Amino acid sequence: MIAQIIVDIAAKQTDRIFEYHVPDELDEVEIGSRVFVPFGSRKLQGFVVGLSEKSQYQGQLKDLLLVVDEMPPLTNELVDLSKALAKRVFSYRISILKTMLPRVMRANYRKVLTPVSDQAKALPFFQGDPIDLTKVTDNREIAYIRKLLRNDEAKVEYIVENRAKVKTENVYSLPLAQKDYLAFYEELRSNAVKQKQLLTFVIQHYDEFPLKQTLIEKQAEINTATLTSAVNKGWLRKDRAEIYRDPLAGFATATKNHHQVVLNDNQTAALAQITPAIENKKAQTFLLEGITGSGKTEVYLNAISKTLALGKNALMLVPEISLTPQMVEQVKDRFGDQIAVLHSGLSEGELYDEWRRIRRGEVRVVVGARSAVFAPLTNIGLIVIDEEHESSYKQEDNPRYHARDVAIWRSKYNSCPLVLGSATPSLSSRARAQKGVYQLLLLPQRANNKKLPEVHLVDLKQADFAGNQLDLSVQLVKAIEDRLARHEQIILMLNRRGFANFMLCRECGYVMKCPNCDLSLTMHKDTHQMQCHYCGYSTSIPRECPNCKSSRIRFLGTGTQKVLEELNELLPEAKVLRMDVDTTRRKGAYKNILDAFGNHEADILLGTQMIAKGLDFPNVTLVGVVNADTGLWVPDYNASERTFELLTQVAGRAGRAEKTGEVIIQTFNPDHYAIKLAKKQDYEHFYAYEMRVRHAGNYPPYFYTVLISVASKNEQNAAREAFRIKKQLQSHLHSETIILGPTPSAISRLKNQYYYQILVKYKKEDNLNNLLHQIQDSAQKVKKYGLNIYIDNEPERIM
DNA sequence: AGCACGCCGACT
DNA sequence: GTCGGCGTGCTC
Repeated sequence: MIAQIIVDIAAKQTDRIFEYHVPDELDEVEIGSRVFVPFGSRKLQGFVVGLSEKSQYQGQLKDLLLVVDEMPPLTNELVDLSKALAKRVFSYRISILKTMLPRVMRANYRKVLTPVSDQAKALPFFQGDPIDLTKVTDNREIAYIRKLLRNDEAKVEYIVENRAKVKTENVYSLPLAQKDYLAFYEELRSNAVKQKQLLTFVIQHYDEFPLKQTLIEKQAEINTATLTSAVNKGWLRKDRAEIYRDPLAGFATATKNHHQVVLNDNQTAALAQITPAIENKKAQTFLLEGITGSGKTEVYLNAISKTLALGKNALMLVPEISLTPQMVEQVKDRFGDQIAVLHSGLSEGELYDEWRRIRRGEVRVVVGARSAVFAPLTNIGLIVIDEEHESSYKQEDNPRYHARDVAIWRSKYNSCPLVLGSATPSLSSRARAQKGVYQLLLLPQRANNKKLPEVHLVDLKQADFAGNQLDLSVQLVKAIEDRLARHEQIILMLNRRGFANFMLCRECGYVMKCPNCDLSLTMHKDTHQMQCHYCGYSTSIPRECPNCKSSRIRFLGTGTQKVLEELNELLPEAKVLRMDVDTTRRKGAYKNILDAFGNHEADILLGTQMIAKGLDFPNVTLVGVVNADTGLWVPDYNASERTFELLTQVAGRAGRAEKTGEVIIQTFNPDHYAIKLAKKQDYEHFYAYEMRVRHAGNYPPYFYTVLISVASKNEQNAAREAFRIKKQLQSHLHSETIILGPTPSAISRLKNQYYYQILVKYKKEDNLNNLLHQIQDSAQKVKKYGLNIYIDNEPERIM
């Protein structure tokens, strides 16, 4: 048998199938298997994408070395998907295959020196650990190794390592009959307390064995020593058993009597449209447009229940940011052990175990963030994407896939419906619904019939401020005081972390910038550092201007740390929790903060946009946006869409239960349409208006877009290559196609690389895919001159 | 990607 | 002779 293999080298020349002979002892190999193969003089990991009886290859085929996993990690569906997706996102197939699997399944490669002759084996040089050739730097050592190699006394060995490890635990079983243990008990000395406890436990729980060590120790109140001596006496037999690392261990499991939510008319109507598609296995896409608090989640959960009842499985994607403990708990409460959760908060081991439970068919519902769209779930009957407008569904680095596109592909493959849900759908999805490509389902009312919160704008150009700083208006602070007095809670959003955005010298105008990036450094008061939020560079906070030594330096641009300080000054009695990337970096920190806020251990939750989405705290009656303008004037065609969406989402956090909510938005641009319509929370009017703006500017969804970026340490080289690419494009594309640029990116330098970019906007270009693949091929050639070329199909950001 | 192989100039 | 640097072409 012949296996078709994609090898683990992401390069143009190896982005194709290599064939290998399957030796008889490896006949368990299947499509989707992970294997080790010889490749040139090396050993590599690879994936089987096909099996055949014959090969057209002229040369001598090599043998597969090993089939790594008992069960092939990739399903046939995923193997097919990798092929389709590689074409679409201009990425190598191996890169796609690797992103489909947990990190631990990526191979480690090592090169070690091993002795050949007995004489060499005896050398002191070979007595320690094996010699890792990638770590040898000493020149004398290199010369010595060369000599050994030349004289055939040593050879280079290539090693592939599989990092994926299964966790095991001790398990004890009973080799003897129950009456034997009774006899042992009788014979024991009266003061052998621990042994008596063990035997009592064994006799009582005889039928439940084999049992795990931790369980026996806990329930019989004994320790490992007692167990070990019992094994030595032949009472117990010890084995290792595989166990899963359970990320949901801390969560309540399915409560059978979870409160049965009664759907309102709108929810029922939406579900009535989705259900037939599930039953009839129709690959149809629905856009569920429901205002915040309209109960979209209940519709999803009901649809999933229907899917499970039909014997099918379900996949649900949620943004990383809203994969909150609250949300996980809600789903776990409903579906119990049948669910698996995949997200970045899991350790590598936990992720691997959750993934394996899915692959083995032990779960029926998968909930996860972007990469969960590649979950090896089979028999899929429904796919849900919550908050489908979220830009985090697009991966920003290679492979630049959009989870929504992948979900559409899988929906077709599995002949099952896809439900996209949002209060503020992406313009492109909403436009497709308009055209009838997707079916639009509306939830125009909040589930509990509460009105949407009232939204007030505060014009920062003419506001009165509380305290000495120009950050918190009197109106906002009054409203906060009012809620504090009523023991209600407040969410405050400021989309900027750190203390101050930049340092400015009043004397010479100097702004402190990152030495590697074209970005100002942010002042972090808690760590006493100036930090670059892009590359992580940090340095101490200056006391004087580094340029002119003046002491008249100011830290401007308010961040969450500074507002926290101001709140503590203005409202010393209020307890404030700060939530941003800096306070949630530790594992579990996210859950801890939200739990504390949920238990009313704090009055105010202050955070960046991570608090805008999905949170549901019934006692929150006021939402304040400290500065609505941070994202409004970025040079991106979808800046308005993002601002509208963010404000609408955060406004939706207020007044979700009985109490009425209020929202106060502070802005310098109270007349901007995105902000005015966010005040009214009027998505449909925003959609109509923004579509006209896009039409006038020839932007998506009226045009398709591709962004080509050229990066280099040398600015001229980047520019020159970008102009060359533009010429190449111009000569092959239609005249109606718009080619913008090359222009330096908005942040022209990042991590010491200068970026130039070209934006192609087109309606129909049969030639483009081909052309872009050519550009991708040429990218490999110019790489050695320090030029990097990136192609982003349908970019979310074009800065 | 990373390795072998071949060519070339330089050095004890 | 031997070593290191670099360009080229190949890997089932």
